[in-house]
Amino acid sequence: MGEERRPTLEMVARRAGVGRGTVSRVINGSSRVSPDTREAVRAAIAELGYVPNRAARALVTRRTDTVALVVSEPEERLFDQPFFSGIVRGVSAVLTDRGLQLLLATARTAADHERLGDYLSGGHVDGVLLVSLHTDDPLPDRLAGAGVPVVLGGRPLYPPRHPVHYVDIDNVGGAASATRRLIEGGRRRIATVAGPADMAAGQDRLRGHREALAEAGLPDAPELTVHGDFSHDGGARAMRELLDAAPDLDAVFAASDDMALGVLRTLRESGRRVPEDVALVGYDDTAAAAHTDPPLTTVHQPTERMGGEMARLLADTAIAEGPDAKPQAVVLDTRLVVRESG
Amino acid sequence: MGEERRPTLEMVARRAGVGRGTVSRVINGSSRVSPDTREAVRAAIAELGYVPNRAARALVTRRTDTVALVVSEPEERLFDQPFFSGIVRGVSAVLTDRGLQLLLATARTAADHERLGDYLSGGHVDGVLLVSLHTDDPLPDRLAGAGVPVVLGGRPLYPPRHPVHYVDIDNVGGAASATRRLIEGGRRRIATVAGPADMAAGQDRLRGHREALAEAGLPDAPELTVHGDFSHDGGARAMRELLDAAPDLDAVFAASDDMALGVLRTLRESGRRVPEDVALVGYDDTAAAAHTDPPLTTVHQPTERMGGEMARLLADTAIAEGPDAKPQAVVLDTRLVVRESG
DNA sequence: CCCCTGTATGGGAGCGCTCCCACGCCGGGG
DNA sequence: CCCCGGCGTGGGAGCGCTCCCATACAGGGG
Repeated sequence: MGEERRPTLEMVARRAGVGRGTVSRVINGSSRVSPDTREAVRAAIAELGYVPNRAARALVTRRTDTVALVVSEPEERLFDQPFFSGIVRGVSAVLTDRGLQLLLATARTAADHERLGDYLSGGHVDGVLLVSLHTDDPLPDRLAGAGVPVVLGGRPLYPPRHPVHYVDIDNVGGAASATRRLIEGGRRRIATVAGPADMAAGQDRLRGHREALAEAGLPDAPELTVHGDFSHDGGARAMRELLDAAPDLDAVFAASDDMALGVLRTLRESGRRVPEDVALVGYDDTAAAAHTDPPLTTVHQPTERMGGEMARLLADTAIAEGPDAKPQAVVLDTRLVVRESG
Repeated sequence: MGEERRPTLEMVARRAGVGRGTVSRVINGSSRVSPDTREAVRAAIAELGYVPNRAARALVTRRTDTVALVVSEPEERLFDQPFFSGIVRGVSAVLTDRGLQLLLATARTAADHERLGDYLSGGHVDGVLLVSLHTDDPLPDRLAGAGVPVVLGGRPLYPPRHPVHYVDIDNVGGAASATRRLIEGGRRRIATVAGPADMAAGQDRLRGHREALAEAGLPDAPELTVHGDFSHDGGARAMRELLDAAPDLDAVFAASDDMALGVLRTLRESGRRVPEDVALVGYDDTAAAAHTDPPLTTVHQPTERMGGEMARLLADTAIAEGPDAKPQAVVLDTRLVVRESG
């Protein structure tokens, strides 16, 4: 029942014996205020426990100081992965730093998606971070078209109608480094369990793999490439196909650690030793990778930095400079984590 | 630059040839409006692409329609776990349904924590969902003290000064079912790798384990209990201790799947077969559990439902009824997932 | 000694909405 | 036929803030 109201700027002003404008100036540090006045206002704020009302401020400034992180991938696929958690961590840190809030939005059904689009175009957020790994997501274009500042996590799969800022991880380079490692280990019949062809990450990792092969003058035999769905079981299945088509393979590059685990299982079931008979390199550097038997050599992705860069790009460029800012692409490097599997 | 302003309620009113009040009534469906008028207003809204301004509404209603999800655990520990992702999913779904927004807040440093407390007490959100697994977190009491509606995920470890709503998963029952399974399998020297003693989940799972033991008339030998930190390596370490102190044990209940993986590794290193020599049951039902060798018997937690219940409790009780609502506790059941390890 | 410039400050206007009071109109009962 | 009640509606007030114009005062130059 207390029903006591929070103190307002007006009350602070009266208490400090100044005008509202002055208090506002002190809070926003904008224009010059004499030291004495400033102190008096500060004291009044402290005594009253005053906290500015965001809604009131937003109403006049037309800025909400809120940024949405939209995960439009079926979350089942994304949330559990360190990929997502790293991004949240990085985003969160930078945003906090800038005094911005993080609104987390997920859309499962198409209706959700529709509503989310309306909402985000409605001016309720200052900008949107979009982690949308699939090609057919209409949200980026829709938001960009509505003039909402957007930064993508991961490169756009097709050239979008409205050019956008994005932050990506160098999947091509990362995959190349994985395959190169296999080549340097003396392997010659190197297979790959690639990711889904409709995801940029899947495409790029396959390309990196092929580049490394070409670099070494190794043929890119079609029977040595199978597509998986980034899952454990998908990896196991793909490996079985691979083994059927090319029983003499001596190495595998799996485009995700989850798939690598499936590969490992199938390999073991087939009686092959890792890395003696078949060397294996994964991708993602998940927690599990360090604990497999043998421990998995894999490619580490700077997910937290990715989140940080996304937030930075959004706040400092997309929002600050508006729709006329030149679209920027930030691409982050990976790091090969050498363990025992390959 | 376009700089075109979004349509306002006033513009809708003019276009529909009615007063602002009427438009507001149509939007909020509150009071009665004649069908004709309603249709006219709807049409005007559609034509203009009008979206209500949340800030303006919040200013007058003093509600923000925003709920914060606070993860005050070091995220390293929490984010990667399906536990967290399930909660987010459940929370998100219910909130969307209620027209509420999800503000995700994480606090790493003590300063963050302090600031977060100020922020959340400042009336910027209508309520707070708190997933804070540690005992020494001052946030719940602080917020409850400030009159902010709060729902905890996980039971409060100590009786809080301000009684709070919470949603918990039946850790005691879940652990008991795990240990009971071991007992029914004919095991008699059943060890446990317990969780941290300063977490409610850790305590409760240990208690459940002991209850099952007592139920079966089995002694609770001190050398059969070791505490781990919920991590893989922690589990491996704990298992080594256990093996030193009680080499004759014939079963292990690990209070988390991550720890169970470590246990599994140590067991294999010691030359013991699972489940022939030592049966093993884990807890959490992580993705990895299905793919270990042998596949891990474990306890599934309804994390998504937990998130949903938290959101529901917050929206329908804590916020709706205010601080005088009788504190409610919702406890959800677990499900034993029987695979091959025990 | 006055004017002009610049700095510090007060406070009106107004952001877009909801709340609520007041008003017009209708029909039924007296 | 008049009055009263109630429904449907219009619009003033005001939420708490920022913006900006106006004002006040202090100095320095003419």
